[in-house]
Amino acid sequence: MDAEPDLFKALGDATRRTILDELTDKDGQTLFEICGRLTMKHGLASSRQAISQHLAVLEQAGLVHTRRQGRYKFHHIDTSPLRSIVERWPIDREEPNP
Amino acid sequence: MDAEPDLFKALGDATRRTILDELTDKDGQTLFEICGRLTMKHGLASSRQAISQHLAVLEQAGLVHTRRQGRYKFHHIDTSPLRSIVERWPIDREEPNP
DNA sequence: GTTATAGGCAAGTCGTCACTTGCCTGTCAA
DNA sequence: TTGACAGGCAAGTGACGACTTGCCTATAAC
Repeated sequence: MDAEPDLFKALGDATRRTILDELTDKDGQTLFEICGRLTMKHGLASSRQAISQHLAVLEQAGLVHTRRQGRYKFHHIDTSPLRSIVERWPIDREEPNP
Repeated sequence: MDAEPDLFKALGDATRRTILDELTDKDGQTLFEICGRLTMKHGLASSRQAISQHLAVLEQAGLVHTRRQGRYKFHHIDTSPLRSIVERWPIDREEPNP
């Protein structure tokens, strides 16, 4: 019914937010590719299982969609659920020079 | 340095999100006023101390600013920290009729 | 077929967080 | 100044979540 709890839970973890950063940088990565990038670029020594569980949470929140192809599973980011946030609590428009 | 962890932590709790809803509906409420509204409109039987701690988390995230006046403390919502979310992961524009 | 690769499942551990409980401070009215 | 009202502080508890560990399935290369 309401997927927003999953959305905010997904965004609540720093590693998951970094995963979203990496998928923003390069969409459609596999699990191992993401693991490698997190280790290289962010110094995160997370295990494969940990990242796999993070991706499951992101997928349940609708922020990541997956596509199987042979033994590979590609992960694609989908930022559209974020729209519900700014729709729920409207952000005042900045007025630099009125 | 980086206030975003506090931001996402603040948004991670359902009661805190409901508090933001209430402040969106009526800004500048006191602690007891918020407690009453949560009980009445949302059936949340949260104690005063629990709500007080929630407001402290929201304030630390920059989502709520407070203003003391005598023995009252008014709480004001500030949605501008939410902008960093949509700036970090840009939301694709919806194309209804291209 | 055998081996390596890409990923999945499930139980267990440990830390964090929401909430309670109890007591304290400060403001205003009588 | 005494009482009621608005809010704060701090220790303790219980549950959820991140991560590990160990083993299992499936696809592809040799």
